[in-house]
Amino acid sequence: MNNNDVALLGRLTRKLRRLNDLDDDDIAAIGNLRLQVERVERFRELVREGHRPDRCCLLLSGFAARFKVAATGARQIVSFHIPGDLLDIQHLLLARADHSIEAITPAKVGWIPKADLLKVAWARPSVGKALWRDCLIDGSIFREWVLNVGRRDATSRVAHMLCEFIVRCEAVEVGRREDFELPMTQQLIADATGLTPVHVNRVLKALDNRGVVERTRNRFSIVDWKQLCAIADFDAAYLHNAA
Amino acid sequence: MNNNDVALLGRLTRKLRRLNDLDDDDIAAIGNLRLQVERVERFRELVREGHRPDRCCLLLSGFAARFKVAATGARQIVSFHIPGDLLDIQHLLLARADHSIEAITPAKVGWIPKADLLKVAWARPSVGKALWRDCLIDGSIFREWVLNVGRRDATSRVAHMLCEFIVRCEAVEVGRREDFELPMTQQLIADATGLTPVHVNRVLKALDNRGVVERTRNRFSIVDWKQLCAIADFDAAYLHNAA
DNA sequence: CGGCCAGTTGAAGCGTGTCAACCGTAGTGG
DNA sequence: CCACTACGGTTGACACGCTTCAACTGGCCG
Repeated sequence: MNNNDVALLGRLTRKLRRLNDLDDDDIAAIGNLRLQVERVERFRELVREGHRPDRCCLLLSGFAARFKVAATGARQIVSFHIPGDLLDIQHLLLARADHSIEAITPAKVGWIPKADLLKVAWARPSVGKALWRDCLIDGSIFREWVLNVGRRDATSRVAHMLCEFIVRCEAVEVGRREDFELPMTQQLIADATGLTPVHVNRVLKALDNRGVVERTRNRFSIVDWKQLCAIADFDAAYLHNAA
Repeated sequence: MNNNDVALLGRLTRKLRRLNDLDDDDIAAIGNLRLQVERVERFRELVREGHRPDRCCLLLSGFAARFKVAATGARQIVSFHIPGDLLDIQHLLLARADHSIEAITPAKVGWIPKADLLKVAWARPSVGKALWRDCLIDGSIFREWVLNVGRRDATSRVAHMLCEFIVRCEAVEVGRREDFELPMTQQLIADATGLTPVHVNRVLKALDNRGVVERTRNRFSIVDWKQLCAIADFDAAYLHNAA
């Protein structure tokens, strides 16, 4: 381990400390994890459905999405990921990947051997708890997404996705709601909300016209956060203070 | 603990053994859990969103559903549960319930103090792994549901829900696909698939007419399992051999 | 300059929702 | 034992939100 690794693992440490109290030994154990850093271009597949990963992917910078594909070829994004996220903790205990993950922007990732992470999880219960808790919050977010695509109309769906994404980004200090750089295309928003890109476009335009958001080239800002939350039916409780 | 408790905890033991190898001490630790048995009528709420449960609910017989409610009042079921399921393991590490759970049939449940279960999880790593793994499979099922309600048409959605439910029931020997007693109404199927009861009715009728399923009063049988799976785009891999 | 990608817009179609009525069965009480 | 009720299921007519298809724009990059 060198000093550079420590800096890189800092993102992970900060995330886990938000999930559970950690003492110095816990933090040291995380700092001792081996990390193989890699820069990847946009749309690089990080995990492929059906494969059996033997390492976990820590997202150091950039954004990623997990998705599944229906028999018709339609794609459904089931979650977006932001810097500091461990993209596939589930593979610590599940052999086969049940979905794929790809970078949606150029990104820097760190690969951690699965066995190392498992060892730390059981040797340092506080770290284990933090990791387990992370999985549970993941689950809570999926439940909210089932509700989102199952029962909300297009406008609420898109608004909800934006609220969640921005709140989580602010928690790790990647962007601010008043002046945001949305890392995803309308196509990706469509994949996440179960809509078509055409309709996402119309929804965004309507939110813009209503003065809720403002879009200029490359920038995206929430003009009226309260109203966006109301439209979205967004209540951050399901994030369990992880954000 | 009396012999009766051992018999009741047998369902839990069998489930956890499917999730991870357990030795005799692990099984004894599970057998020593205190269990407060309760019979509940249909539609009894077992967990309420916003509450902070201090015990976990083991479903001994009957069926249950987890759900969330949108601001419009629309309800979305996010999972069904069958005998042997621990309904709210997530509350081991998340204080606040982010969704509600209710019995959808008369049921027998066993309440286990949260602290006891947590203690066993850390004292007996194999048990802890089994519980953690259970949470991860839960998550995998949610992901599949996001895809289901997000990207499949009404017929596939309903068919998929049926496939999953029946496969899981068969794994715990509750019913067989050739002659099944569906424990849920069309209203509940609608709540789970993001459809209206009226449309669920039309879909089921169409599946019946096509000779894929057969419905008589109280009974429900899959006539052509292969075709149902094809219509459903169902591949059990996401259940990770838990079923 | 040319090509590509993301975004934008309009017109038409369709899958599912909505509304409303009706049926059959089981349960309840007189 | 029958009237009454409640509930789950069934059906038809119509409405509408979103999809589909297709064309076009603007910016970026080779």
